[in-house]
Amino acid sequence: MSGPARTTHASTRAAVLDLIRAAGMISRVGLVNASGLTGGTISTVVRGLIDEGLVAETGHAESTGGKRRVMLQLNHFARYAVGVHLDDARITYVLTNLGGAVVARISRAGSGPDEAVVAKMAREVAALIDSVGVERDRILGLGLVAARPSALDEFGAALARATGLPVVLDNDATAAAIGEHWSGGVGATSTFAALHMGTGLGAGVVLGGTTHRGPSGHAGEIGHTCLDLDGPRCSCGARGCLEVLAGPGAVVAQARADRALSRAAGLVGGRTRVATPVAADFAAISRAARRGNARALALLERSARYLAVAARSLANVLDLEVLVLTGPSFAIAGSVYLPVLRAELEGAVGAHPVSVRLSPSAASASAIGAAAIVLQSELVPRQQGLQLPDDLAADEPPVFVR
Amino acid sequence: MSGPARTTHASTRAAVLDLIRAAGMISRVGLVNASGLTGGTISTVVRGLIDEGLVAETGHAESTGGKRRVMLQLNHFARYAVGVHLDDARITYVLTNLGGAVVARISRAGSGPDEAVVAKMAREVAALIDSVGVERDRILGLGLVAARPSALDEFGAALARATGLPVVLDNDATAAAIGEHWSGGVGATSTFAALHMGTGLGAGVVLGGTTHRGPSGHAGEIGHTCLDLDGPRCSCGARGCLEVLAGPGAVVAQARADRALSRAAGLVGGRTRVATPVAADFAAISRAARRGNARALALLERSARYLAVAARSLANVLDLEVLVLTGPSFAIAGSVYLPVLRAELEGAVGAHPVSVRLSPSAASASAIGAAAIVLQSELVPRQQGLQLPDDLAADEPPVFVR
DNA sequence: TTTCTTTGTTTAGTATCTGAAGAATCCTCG
DNA sequence: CGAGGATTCTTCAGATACTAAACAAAGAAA
Repeated sequence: MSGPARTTHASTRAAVLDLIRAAGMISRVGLVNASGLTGGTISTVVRGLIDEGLVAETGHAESTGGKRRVMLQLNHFARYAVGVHLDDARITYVLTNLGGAVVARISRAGSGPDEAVVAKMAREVAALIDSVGVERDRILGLGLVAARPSALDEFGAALARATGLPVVLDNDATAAAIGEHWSGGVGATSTFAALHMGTGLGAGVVLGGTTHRGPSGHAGEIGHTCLDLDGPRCSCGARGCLEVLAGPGAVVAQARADRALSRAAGLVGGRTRVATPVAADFAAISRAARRGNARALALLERSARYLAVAARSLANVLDLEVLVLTGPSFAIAGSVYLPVLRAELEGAVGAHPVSVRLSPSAASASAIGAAAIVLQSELVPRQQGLQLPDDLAADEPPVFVR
Repeated sequence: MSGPARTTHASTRAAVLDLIRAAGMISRVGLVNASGLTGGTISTVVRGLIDEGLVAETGHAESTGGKRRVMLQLNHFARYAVGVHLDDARITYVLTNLGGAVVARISRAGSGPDEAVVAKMAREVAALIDSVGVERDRILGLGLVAARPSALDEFGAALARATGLPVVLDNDATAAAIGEHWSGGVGATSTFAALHMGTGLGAGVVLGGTTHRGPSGHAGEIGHTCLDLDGPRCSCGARGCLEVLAGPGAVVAQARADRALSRAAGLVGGRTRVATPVAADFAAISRAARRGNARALALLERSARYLAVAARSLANVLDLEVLVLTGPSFAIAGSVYLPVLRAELEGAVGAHPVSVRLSPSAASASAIGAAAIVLQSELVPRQQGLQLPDDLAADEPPVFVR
């Protein structure tokens, strides 16, 4: 008597592949234990993955008394993905391999979505790919992320036509979280958030290994967490939002208001407020703080304290295990923020300590994450089982008779 | 050529059953559309469910030009579940049917988990079941919920022995959320939170139809959301936590400090602070507010405003669609809290308005939810696909050779 | 060498899905 | 009213992807 089948072919393959990715290196026996499948199934599935070139055998483990285990690893250079991050005034392109490692990178000043920009971006992508000489059919797709991906629908379609690559869109903070999840050696069922600070503030949320985007795709909007009922008014209409108190925009505004600091840090915002990007001035403030400017440091530490409190509330509500700091602003000022957040979160947070880390690739985390989304969607399509749409009765005749 | 198998028998059965539950009433064709399965599969699965007595055919829909669809519904009285809520000084027992509707209810004053209590509780459960004359083999199990379920492990095991029913444990706020999800006609993939206020404050979180408990089971701890960096110190060590500012304990403490209000509301806490349960005094304050006592009303409204702000932050971060207010405290004071929360959340929260509702069965929501957890775990076992443990390498030989 | 342990593969069997054909039911229109 | 069409539901053969268990291979122990 055989038991019931557990899953479909596609999702079994995906699950095994994801186990290999998450483990980094694992044997067939390890896969049997981790997956609950039998040796026979693992044998067949792994052979398929090896035939496709996605997985390779790489040496042996030490014997435990019998035959040595053959270790398996992702074949990192079997497939590639392109990640593109549209920031306020900058476009970052990365080409990553299966492991999420960057093999090529371009960063250009550039404006937002625009018809003329599509052709230029397609050329940049082509240049990116040509620079390392990867064949086109090894590239799984292109991930395009921004703070507001909802406005990018037709732009993404145009880019897909221009590049000939399948395009997936997403939020930049969510992308950063998926990037950490994919390449950061995070376990398959981990629960964590990626705090992303660029020009704005956002969080990508991964719960039990599954990305939570929310029904309208706005999950992770940590910027409007309220920290002071009587605080300054925010653009959202409320008061005391994290963004107004501690976001990069707020830090820069506070610095610009401080004549001495503006001069010391070399801010230009005092004069041409609109033209100067927030990112540039935030970087200048961070450099000043690192040079020992006390007022710059105080400003950043104040921001860090607010952020730490909001992060603690978030960690409490979601029961997070890990918090990762990513994005260009943390890439620059992480050394100031990290200890403050650690003190708040790794300390006495009741029963569940949260480990706080700075992303090793914070500066281009979103672009890397964009590529990781492609890898995930192509290689580990979420086994959604059955679709359970909300509008069940939509195709039902409306009238009930007896 | 047939496509790949999609799921296992068990999970297909569960998914179909859950679709029928969520839809309330649906035809086989409706199930085909909603599930993505073929007509043949649905036919077989549904026949099995009917044979088990779980589902019944109930009349026909109007014709759309051909044969009329036979409508299917859960057979609500095919199975039952017991739900038990251990509160501070009160134990609530409910017996619900498959639809989550209460068919019997008992509430007793009673202390916490204790050896002697087990026998008494088993008798109460037996009385509950006997009062409606349900056969034992139709009862799927017993859900036992409390604010701190982690301390209930052996107690639950003892109760399982004493009652002969399988026992599942959970958090009371999570239970309340699942109860709303099960019986509240909420869609299968809904994203919402149940704010639960009893003696303490908690939230049950359901994201995309899946309950989020968190890796350590502490998800939903909204009580330590920080709303004021310089606020009063909380037992958790931080300052300005929601619980200290607006929890029922805080409201009661503030009322007890107000001599005039204490007298008007009939609080006894002023004298015997420890012996008087918070719940009783909170109820007294609510009654006073309803009678028109301005100071009581002001106290509750202050609490509501804090809670509303914390709820808005939560809704923002999780992208909630619905917020349900449950628990005994909301059952009493919901009329004060609901409009305040509505104003904060249904108003201008950017792009995603959150609908705020008061649970129709707020007073015993946790007990009902406890029963719903049994229904869910027995009838819709979460198709977890493959187990993906975090400690993959644990059983791997530690040394890598070549 | 022989024997044991552990790892990985092959094979036969089976559960569960799909596709397609067929049966049943109801409406419409001459 | 009865034929034809539309829709719903069932049946059944076939395909797939799993399990169990026997088998083969590789190394350790003795």
